[in-house]
Amino acid sequence: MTFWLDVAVATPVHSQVGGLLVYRSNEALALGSLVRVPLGKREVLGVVWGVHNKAAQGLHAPSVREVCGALAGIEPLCQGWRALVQFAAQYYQRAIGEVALAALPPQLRDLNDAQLARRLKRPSGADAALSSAMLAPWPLSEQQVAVLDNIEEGSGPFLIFGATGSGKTEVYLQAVACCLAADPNAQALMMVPEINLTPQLEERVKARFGEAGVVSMHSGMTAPQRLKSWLAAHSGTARIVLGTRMAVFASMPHLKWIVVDEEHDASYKQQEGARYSARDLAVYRGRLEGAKVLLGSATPSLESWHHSRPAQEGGRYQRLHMPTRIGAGQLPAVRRVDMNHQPRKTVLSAPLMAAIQERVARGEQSMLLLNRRGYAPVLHCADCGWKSQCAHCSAFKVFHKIDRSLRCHHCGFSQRVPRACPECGNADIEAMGRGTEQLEEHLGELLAGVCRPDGQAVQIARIDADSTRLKGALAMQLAQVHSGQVDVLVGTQMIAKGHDFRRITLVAAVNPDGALFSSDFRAPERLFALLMQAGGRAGRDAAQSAGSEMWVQTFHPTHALFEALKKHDYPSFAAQQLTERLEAGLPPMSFQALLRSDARTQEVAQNFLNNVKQDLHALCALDSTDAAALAQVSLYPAVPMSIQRVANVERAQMLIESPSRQALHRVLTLMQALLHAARSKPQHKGLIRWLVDVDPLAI
DNA sequence: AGCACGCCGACT
DNA sequence: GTCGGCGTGCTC
Repeated sequence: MTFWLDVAVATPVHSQVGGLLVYRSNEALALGSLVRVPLGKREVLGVVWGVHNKAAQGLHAPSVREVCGALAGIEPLCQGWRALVQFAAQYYQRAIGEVALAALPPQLRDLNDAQLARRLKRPSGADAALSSAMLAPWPLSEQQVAVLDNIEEGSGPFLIFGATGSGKTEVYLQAVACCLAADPNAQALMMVPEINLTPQLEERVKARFGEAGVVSMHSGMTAPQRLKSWLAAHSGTARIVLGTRMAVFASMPHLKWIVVDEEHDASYKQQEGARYSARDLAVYRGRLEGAKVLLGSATPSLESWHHSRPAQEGGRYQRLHMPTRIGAGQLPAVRRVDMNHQPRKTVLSAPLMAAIQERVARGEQSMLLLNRRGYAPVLHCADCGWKSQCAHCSAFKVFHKIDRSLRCHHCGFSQRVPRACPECGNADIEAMGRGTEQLEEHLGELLAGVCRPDGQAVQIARIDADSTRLKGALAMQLAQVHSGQVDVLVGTQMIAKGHDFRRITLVAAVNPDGALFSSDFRAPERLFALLMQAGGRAGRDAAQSAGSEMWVQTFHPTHALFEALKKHDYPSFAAQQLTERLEAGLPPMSFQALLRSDARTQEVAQNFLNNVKQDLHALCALDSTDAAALAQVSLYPAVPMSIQRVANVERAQMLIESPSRQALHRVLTLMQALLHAARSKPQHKGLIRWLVDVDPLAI
């Protein structure tokens, strides 16, 4: 008996064999089976996706080859997982095989039968007692009990809108514990934006549920670790999977609970390959598999906030409010420094410096945020006007004083700082603007002579992508902050995320104004979240929270964003932003996709997009349903990307927008075939690649 | 994406 | 005379 199977393999969208491939098999293979199949001269991993319909698709018999064999000892992937992958592929406009294979641990591809058998034989040591986890280590607050009651009774998805320190994590753990206790097979998935930044959660979960039943999934793990975790989740021995966005694709046959912590965080959106949002897929997966979904944040994304409006207004999520911080800890007082009243070119205002000095003298810590790394964002010659433009990108090379280098943050090109202006020879080239390196230096000068209570000189540290380049450097630097060696911490937004610094009583945004009038409509939302999150770092110890402060240096102190921040009033900020979005027809009231193309020249890149747009109009004219969909979709002209050239590649983009998700997706799907066809046309010679970003985070 | 084949420059 | 550069083409 011969079976004809559709198999998903990792063929990229651009290739001619983009879809499922047909193979023969002598034995019946269940859907979801992992198989090895021949592809060209190599043998690749595939997933049996369906029974091939010969009648419908016509048979090109000579080219059909035989399945090499199924991977022994691994259960087929369940229907729920396949449905999730299929949905993600369709939604984010990628091939099924690409999404499916990217969601499996890479070692599954590489190991041969014998190696795999050895890995499967290893005891996974599960079945730890999870019962004790039911007991909270301390009494729950009234607020927590109320929220848990709501979660117990409702079906979700839930959005916990809870202040930092309100005990959201304990609610997650309790909800998961109840679910696991009620069903001895049940599995739970907990996602965090960046596992490296939240070792606390991993520790806390393991302390609570035991090491054995908890596995992690994130890109920092080694290949063998990833395989081990995947097998434990797939076989059901792991009861809790803790991970970053990739974990949303974990194979979990008994999935009953999904938690997405810090759901507003941009890290949930994958930025290469299939550009999925793990948060959105989590909600979809929950509905698909009948698992409850819990999103949590102190500053929810406007999308989730909008979805959790009252049901009578069309909300689909249940919003649960946790306004009170546990242990009577207060949110920090917000201080705005009007930079219009400071001397020109002031970097750190006198009142802020005074407040920092006070903190140092009291033995408390301060944290300064500046969203720009390096010493100065550009080097400049006052004589001839030369600037440190990157030769390969439409961006400036950033001056890093620490190793006297000029580095392009886009293509990675690095060189020694020239002694004199390369254009005119003027020896006096100056740094314009400032980054974290310079801030650290400047702060050192301003605080020279200031002492801590123990009489020692003040200690300043900087944490950013440069200082943490080496493996383990971040953990080491964080440990120094925790141990109290550091008095003033300078850094980019990476220090605002998730770290629980108990002794920090002052947080300052040095120059946040850029986001107020940015061309990126999400910039204010991100700034508000960043400042709230950073503010939440201050005064997590109830004893110190009374005096803790969040400082903002701004030229626009009466801006609505800062007014809302001062009151820690996310709802009014969100309401104001949503009104603006509604008026401008922006998400979440409309849906967007970005069509991008890269080419040798900007002209080729733009022409490609514009020609496909023309093809689309021609195609839609042939069918009334397509025409109706297209009528609801705006396709803007192709424009250069904000950073037009990176590493000598010209980049263009086209924004596609619609008030109707269905219409947008119909158009995107039609476009897919046109893109493939246009790629090989001679007038598009020089095109390097194209890609579609559905629900882009930045335009 | 891999992995081939295929056609032109500096080396044992 | 070969080794090796990466340009184009194919994979059920």
